Amino acid sequence: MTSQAADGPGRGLHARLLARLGPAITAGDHPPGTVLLTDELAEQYEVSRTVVREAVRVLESMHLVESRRRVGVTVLPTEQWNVFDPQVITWRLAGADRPRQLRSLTRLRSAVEPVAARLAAELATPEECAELTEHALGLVRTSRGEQLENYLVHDVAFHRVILRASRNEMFARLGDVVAAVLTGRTEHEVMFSDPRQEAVTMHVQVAEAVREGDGAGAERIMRTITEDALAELDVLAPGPTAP
Amino acid sequence: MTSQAADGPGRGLHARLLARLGPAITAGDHPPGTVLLTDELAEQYEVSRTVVREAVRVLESMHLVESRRRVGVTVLPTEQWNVFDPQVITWRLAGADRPRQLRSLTRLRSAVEPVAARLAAELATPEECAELTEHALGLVRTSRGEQLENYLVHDVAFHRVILRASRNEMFARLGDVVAAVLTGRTEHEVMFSDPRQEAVTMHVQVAEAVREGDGAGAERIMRTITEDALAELDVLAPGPTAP
DNA sequence: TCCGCAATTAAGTATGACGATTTAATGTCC
DNA sequence: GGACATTAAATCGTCATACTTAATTGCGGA
Repeated sequence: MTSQAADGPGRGLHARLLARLGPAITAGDHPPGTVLLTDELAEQYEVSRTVVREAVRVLESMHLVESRRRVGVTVLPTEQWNVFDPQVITWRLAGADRPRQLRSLTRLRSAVEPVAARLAAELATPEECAELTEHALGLVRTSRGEQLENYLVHDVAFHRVILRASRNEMFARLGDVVAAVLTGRTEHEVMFSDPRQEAVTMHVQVAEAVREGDGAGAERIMRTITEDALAELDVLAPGPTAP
Repeated sequence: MTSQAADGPGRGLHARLLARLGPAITAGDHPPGTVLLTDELAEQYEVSRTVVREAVRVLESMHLVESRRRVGVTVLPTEQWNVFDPQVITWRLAGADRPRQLRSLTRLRSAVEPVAARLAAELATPEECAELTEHALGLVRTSRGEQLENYLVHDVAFHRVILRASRNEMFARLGDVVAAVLTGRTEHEVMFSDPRQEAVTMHVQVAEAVREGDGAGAERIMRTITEDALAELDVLAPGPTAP
């Protein structure tokens, strides 16, 4: 339903080219300042100039490259990259500076999700409250044994509902990002084989708080959850300085 | 230096077409479900199909439209729009549901900026602290009389520095968004002709807190600032339900 | 040395043709 | 008469090519 990792090759030659060029650039192949030439790309990837140009247009809209006459397609410095673009996020999560990316995103979660939880407590519909409870119980059920797959499903769904119930379109749009982070954490990083019971408990508590309209409570608990996720990240991949 | 509203027509026919199509779609002209035809667009805007196709590719990457064979270019439902794309934000801020957009963004600010302020207090360089103080003083200087223009410059710069000093690339990237919100507020909405002295004072306090490494303090004061901005919105444009 | 003009280069635009794919209409068989 | 297969039409997708535009380079003259 909610497209996410379905951003694979996609249909169309240009999409497939994009799926090769984007990761190549974000991975640090073609470092910033590199100049790519349309004709060379066309030859290299065995597609027409038209296709290359369309892919470049998209990269340009992500501020990954800049196309200028008589110069070529220049890779832009990373500070200019539109790091909020889901595609860019996906590419970077799959690439080399994955830890850095994961940290940035988790920090973003720690800022947004508590506020979203508060709003959800004030605005969630009965249906959403039910969904929340359901997924919280799902977490409880799957927190023991080797059910990481199912645990992840409920975890992602839970946070999605929170973000959606906040009735803020920006927050809701972060559902895919959160899903990517949670999925990525389970996939690549060595996650605790047994999800921590404290985390499970807190999810249940958030569901309760939302159901009871306790905004402050929901926010407080969610803040703990996300701060824990941040701390967890430091344990698993201790980096030097990365907020 | 920091491109932002410079996203005007841009160079190239395709960019100019984008600057016309994007706003048209986000403004609700061509409502979701509408089918546009490449050839018609080409004729209507007096450009070649090549140009139309490149513009459509960009709109497609923003999830504003979907292009399918034998169907045409379909406008997607708003829930799928990539509302974090700076271009989309700009278009929507200029369009009809501007109040709604302003509210969403201000809420986002209220979530992110306090956390950014805390991080800034922990990580800001001496240079950044100096910049912060400078702009805070600039706010004090321009808060009286008819100097809204200059006040805005310092306001935008101040928040930009906070976001940048947080050393989080996602946060830093929101600098443009904040700039758009603050600028928009001053431009269109009837802003207080005299910026509130309390706000000015709080900015000075944030600068102090950051300088002294008081993360908790910086976060607390920034939270007040952004919550006030939210309340201000409700006063100026009282909407029914919009987080 | 500096200024300006011309040549060069690569992206930008336009057009025509063909292929691929999806939707719809048609027709056939049961 | 309805279900399914076949055919047809419409539109995007891709390609090749020719031409245009802009920017950089470099040459030559003042």
